[in-house]
Amino acid sequence: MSLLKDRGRSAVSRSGVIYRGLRQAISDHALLPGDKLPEDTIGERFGASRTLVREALMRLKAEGLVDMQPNRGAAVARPSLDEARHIFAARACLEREVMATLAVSITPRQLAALEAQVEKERDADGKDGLESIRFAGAFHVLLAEMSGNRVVARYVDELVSRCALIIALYGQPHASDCAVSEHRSIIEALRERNGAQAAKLMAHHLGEVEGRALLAQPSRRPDIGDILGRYALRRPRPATGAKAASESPEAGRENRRR
Amino acid sequence: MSLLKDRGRSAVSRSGVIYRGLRQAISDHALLPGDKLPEDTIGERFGASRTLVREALMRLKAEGLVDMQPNRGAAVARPSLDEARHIFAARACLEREVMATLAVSITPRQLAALEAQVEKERDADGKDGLESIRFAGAFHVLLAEMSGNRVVARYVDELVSRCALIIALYGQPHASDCAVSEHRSIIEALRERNGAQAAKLMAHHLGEVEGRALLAQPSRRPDIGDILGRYALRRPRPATGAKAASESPEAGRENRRR
DNA sequence: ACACGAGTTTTCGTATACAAATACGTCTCA
DNA sequence: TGAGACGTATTTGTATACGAAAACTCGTGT
Repeated sequence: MSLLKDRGRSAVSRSGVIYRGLRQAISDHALLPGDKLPEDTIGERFGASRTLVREALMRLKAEGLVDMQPNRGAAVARPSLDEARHIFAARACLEREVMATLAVSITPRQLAALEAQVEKERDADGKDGLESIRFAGAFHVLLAEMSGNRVVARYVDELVSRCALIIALYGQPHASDCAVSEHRSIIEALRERNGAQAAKLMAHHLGEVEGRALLAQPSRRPDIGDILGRYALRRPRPATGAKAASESPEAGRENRRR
Repeated sequence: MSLLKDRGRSAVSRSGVIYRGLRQAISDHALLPGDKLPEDTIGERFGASRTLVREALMRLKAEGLVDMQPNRGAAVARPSLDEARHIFAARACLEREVMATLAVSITPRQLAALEAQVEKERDADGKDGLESIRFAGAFHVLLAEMSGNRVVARYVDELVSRCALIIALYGQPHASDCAVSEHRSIIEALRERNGAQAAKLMAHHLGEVEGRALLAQPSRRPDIGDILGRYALRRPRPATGAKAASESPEAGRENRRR
């Protein structure tokens, strides 16, 4: 109990580190929907007590990234198909607003930043799936932040993260969820200050993303094995390897909240 | 009604009780923006330990209803004017979406429920200021829930609560924030399944609310004293001897923050 | 073989303990 | 009188303790 673990007293709250770590892991599909998140394990991994882990988990729960059930702990959320549609609808609604605002207020500097972002997307496209996913959302979050409306930006950020869950659950293995070309044309519309066009393009773009994420999916059952494989690889939890058979039925019923 | 609030466990999670209690107090303007929320005091009052109080506070923080600063605890949030505008913009955006959805999907039963709600508003109007405020937001939350989009409903609920803060901070003492007649015409537009009209009415309605809450306000700076007066009245803090002089320095500090 | 139970282990819910940070009040010294 | 120094009381941050609810284990009876 005399262990002095604290080095520099960083301004960043310790639970914030855990929060960001988990959030990133979820966004990166390193943690997959349904993955259990035991407080002890996480605390161990991050060198913190359950108190802080709980803080982080509750924050993630508030954002809809994890589910917590009374006495059985936290798990990465598994949004139902309905929920997924609701999320896309909300995104469309908010991002339309962002377009309308930005078409009026956007500056050359911001346009340049957007282009730089798309450039990063292009570089990662097809090469690094992980980076690709990461950048995909970043473009939308960047747009929302540029709109200057913090409230909207927070919601967009939240929804974009949740889309990562949806894609992990229902999307093709390597579906790039955002097309670079679509992002480019959105930037063009903004440059011309054509808000209506930008809004239309964004709506179309999100429709495409939703289509790739949801419509393509119902047929894809076999993938579950793949998913569990990756899961087992990532989590050095030895014994449960053979459970794929018992897991698949419930995975098929994506509406089931386990 | 239970659609949103279900975060609190059916087994009445104890922190949920605290959460709802505080939330209600804030919505009712029983707690005013800037009011300090010490963990011990709250825990005592609710018969729970700080652990649970913290849970509740963090939830409220996630919703933007309280601010927490590193080592100096929680306080009811004081949204800036900019933030207030952002909140109204987000509301307008989301509630427009709600109108569009509802114009298509609304049922006679739902229309009846809305009318019942407005009836309650009318009864309370002018009579009981507290109930009036409470019902004002409820109408909007009810609409959002009826839209079936849980995600949007959660956001609207959050934003409506935050509007209570804004009205407390910037609004006239007894400004009824929602006009019953405006709610009525919205219902009519929905009954006729005229989505465009409903959206337009809602936008106008929110514009009115925002106007009453904000535009009326910029000139009204001296009001801060008024606000603090109400604050002092409401909090039976005996020790300070109700010294106006002793309150004013802290008033200056609070004021600075915005 | 299978279903079922008792005991054990894990994980959660909540209170409490204690250190660090802050706020408060007092005393001293110009 | 006023400004700082210093000690004390409050309040927060985090870990830990402990009972209780699940999950798991394994042995038993049919």
